[in-house]
Amino acid sequence: MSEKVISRHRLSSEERKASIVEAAIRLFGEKGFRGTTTREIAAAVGVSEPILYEHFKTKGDLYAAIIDYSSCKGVELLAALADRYHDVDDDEGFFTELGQLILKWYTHDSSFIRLLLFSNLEGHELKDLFFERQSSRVLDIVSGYIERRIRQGAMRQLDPALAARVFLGLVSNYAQHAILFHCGNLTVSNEEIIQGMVGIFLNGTCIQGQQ
Amino acid sequence: MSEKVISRHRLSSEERKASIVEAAIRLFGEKGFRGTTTREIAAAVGVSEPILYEHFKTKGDLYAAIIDYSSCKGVELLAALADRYHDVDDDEGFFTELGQLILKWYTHDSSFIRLLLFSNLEGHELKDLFFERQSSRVLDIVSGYIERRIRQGAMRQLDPALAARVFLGLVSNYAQHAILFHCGNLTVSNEEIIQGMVGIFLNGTCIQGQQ
DNA sequence: CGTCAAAGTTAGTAACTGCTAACCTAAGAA
DNA sequence: TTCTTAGGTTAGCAGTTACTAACTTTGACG
Repeated sequence: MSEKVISRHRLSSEERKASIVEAAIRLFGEKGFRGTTTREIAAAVGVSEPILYEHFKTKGDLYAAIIDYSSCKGVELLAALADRYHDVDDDEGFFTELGQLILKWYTHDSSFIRLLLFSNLEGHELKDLFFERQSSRVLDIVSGYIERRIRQGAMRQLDPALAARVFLGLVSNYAQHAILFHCGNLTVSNEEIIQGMVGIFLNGTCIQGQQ
Repeated sequence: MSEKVISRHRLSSEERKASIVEAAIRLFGEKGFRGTTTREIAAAVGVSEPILYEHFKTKGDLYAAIIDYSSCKGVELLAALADRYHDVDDDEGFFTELGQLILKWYTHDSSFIRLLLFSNLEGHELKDLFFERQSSRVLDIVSGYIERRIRQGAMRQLDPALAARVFLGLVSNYAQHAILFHCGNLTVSNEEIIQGMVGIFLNGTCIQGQQ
């Protein structure tokens, strides 16, 4: 009814719930599910532990809620990108932007991606929820672009799904090591890396004419 | 001195130590460092907990010993492969065998690789030990092969380290999803996948002459 | 003002975890 | 047989963890 005037110390249920999820994403991403205690989460939020259990029945429920909450922002950005290139024949532009998009996602949502990796490793029951709901859509969009380019005769006759996986895997693997694990032993900028990967993906490594 | 005749229930120190390491690799790989208890390890070995502490001062020491123990078998196999192709000009053969080698490693040592991933995510202090001691050697060997092929004019003028990373990342990413995470939503055999990836890596996705 | 629902706290509990002190027992050497 | 050594066990401590019962405080509203 009336607009909610909330004091500095008492948040509404929804606001508190959001603040818990936010803190939990960061902590679970940093230290994993088992490595993060409910005490830590409560402390990070700035409340006492029982507050968590007012919003989430168990620690596992909070974990599940986070994966459920997973914003489709990334997929939407990708869909927009594919839309922009719907009738543009610029493969280098498309794949460069795609690579940059993925790197940006890894940089911006690194906590959440770490959390996803954790849930895969820890065999959490929700591990497929995200990958089968988001990842497959990403694959479909990129496959769709490649399929069109093959139909237009601009790309070789190859399995579009495989090609999409190749490019996505390429960038993801780099992002995983460089951004998530901080193992970037290459002293080159991200832009140059992307450019190099797009170049290899589009042109191949062999001199034209050979095999 | 005399040949060791060990009863069924009393193993020698070395044998016991090895059996502990073996069980720990599996358990740490399944549930991570924090997710595995010393009780579980002891139970898996079939002894009581204090036995673990007779061989390893702390749980962390056991973890470190495992990474230290990390057989260089994989790198040696790769070195042998590179040696075999030292004066053979068969890129398709080399990269196909390389890809198969990596897949085999992921299949055979999946517990250990999961453990490595865990130690990266959990930020274990030993996370770099392996990647900077083994992974860099792998990269060097593959880079070396590519560099030679560029010098011979068989491959484009590109950064050998980048190209090596591209191929290794490609196969690793696939192996990670298909073997470690069981997310193989492609209904194709490993051989066909490798063949496809090698094909794209070597030939590129674009029609020759374009761009 | 008084009321009442909801946001918040304190102070735990039962179970678990890394680790250890104290003890036991099999088997080769004397 | 007896001594000795090393592989092995039982029982439990001190600290942590997920979770909860019982209580207090805040603030919108009649």
